[in-house]
Parts: sequence; C-alpha cells; structure tokens
Amino acid sequence: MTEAVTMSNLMRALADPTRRTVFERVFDSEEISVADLTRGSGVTQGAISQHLKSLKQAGLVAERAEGRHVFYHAAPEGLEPLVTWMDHYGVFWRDRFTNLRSLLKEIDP
Amino acid sequence: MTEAVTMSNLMRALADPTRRTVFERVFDSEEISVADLTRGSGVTQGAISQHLKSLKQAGLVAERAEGRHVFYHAAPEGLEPLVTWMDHYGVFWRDRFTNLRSLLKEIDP
DNA sequence: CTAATGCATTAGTCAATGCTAATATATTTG
DNA sequence: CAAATATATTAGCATTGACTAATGCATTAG
Repeated sequence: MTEAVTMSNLMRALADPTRRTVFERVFDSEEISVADLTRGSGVTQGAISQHLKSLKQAGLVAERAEGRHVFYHAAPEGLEPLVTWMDHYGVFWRDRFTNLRSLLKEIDP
Repeated sequence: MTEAVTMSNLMRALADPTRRTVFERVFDSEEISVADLTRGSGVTQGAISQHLKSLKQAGLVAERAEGRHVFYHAAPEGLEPLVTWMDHYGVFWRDRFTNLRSLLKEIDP
C-alpha cells in the first residue's frame, strides 16, 4: 500500500501543469529561491510556496535555508517510484535499443 | 502546448488510484469487458465506464466492441510521453547500468 | 415480441484542489 | 530599533473530480 500511496503523491504532484513547471524550473537551476520561482510564474508567492510544499512531500525537491532566503533544488531520485511502476509495462527498452549501444560505449569504451 | 496537454491528461489519468488499478487490470488481461472490470473494483459500473473514458482519452487503453460487449485492451505506448518527459531528468539510466550489459547480451549475444 | 443484459451518459452530491488576499514569522538593512 | 524583505501559512472562494443512482440505448435471449 505504501507504494500506491507514494505513486499517488507523485502523480498528483506532477498532474498540475503549474506545479510541473515549478519542478522543471527548479531542476533546470542549480538552486533557486522562491522569489525567483514566483517571478514569471503567473501566480502569487503563496501559491508557489504551496506547490513547493507538495513537491517536497512527493520527494521531488529539497530545500536549503540561508538567512531569510530558502533555496530549492531538485531531487530527481524522487521520480524512482514512477520509473519502477513504468518498468512493469516494458516501456523503457522499447525503441531504445539503438541508444543503448552508444550509451554502453560511452560508459565502457 | 500539445505536449503539455498530453502530459496533463496522462498524469491526471494515472493520479487516481482506482483508475490506475483499472489500467493495471486491463494491462494484465489480454482483453477484458467492462463488467469484468467492475467486478471486485469496489465502485459501480458507471464509475468504471468513466475511468475507461479518461484512460482512453489519455491514450492508455483502446476498445473493441462485439455485440453488446465492449472489450478493452491496454495501449502502453500511451505512456511514451511520460517516458520522454522523464528522460529529460536522467532517471532512466541511473542505477541501471548493470542491467544494461545483460540486456544487450540478450539482444545481440 | 418482451425481457434481460452490457455499457455509456447524465444530474446531483461531497470532498479535494488551486488560487488569492491577508497575515504571521524570521531575518536583514538603514 | 524600525522598515523592508523573503517565505510560510491561513481562510475563503471557485472549480474540478470521483462517485452514485437513475436512465438511455443497443443487443441478445426466451
């Protein structure tokens, strides 16, 4: 059941477009403050804080407080439950075998 | 924007536990009728039909009508947009390199 | 033909969700 | 210290979402 709960948290967190955009912006930055995330988001700072709370609970972001700032960074490991879930449906390797070869060479030439 | 809409459809479809269970049951069966899906689902037949509609719009299932029955089957290709989205976050290959080698041997021994 | 079956759709209800505006809590600055 | 800044939290509102019960529409069975 824990797995299902986790998946629901994750999927619900990612289902909202605004929140997904927040996650993408956090990921694309090394670190980013709430104010910076608010800028150009189209919603208020309060809303951004709420989205960050959801993302944090889903394990997708983490924070680092510094003075009156709070810097967020991505935690893409939080996507693992989703990967595991999808793995069951064999969608990972389908149509990806060509990439596999070049990737392997890259790792172990 | 189409991409975002697709992603939202997909994520929203998979966010609900009941609907996710429906998808899993459809996937695990070659084909399955609405009545069979309703059985043991804990919700009414109407609810199941609604979930199937969502899943269909998300591209995760397809149907085949036969007489008064409608048989559903999974369309796991519908998960591709999710795979593509996650690919951007590098979660696929992380911790999967060991599997990679054996998989490659399997493909091209 | 009539009754029964399988499924989809609709209206209505209740809970959950995303948002704003306002406020509370720190922290920094002058 | 007082004003300003950065973030979190709260209450309230409008919207969405999942569900049931009821109904409609085909199709098959008796």
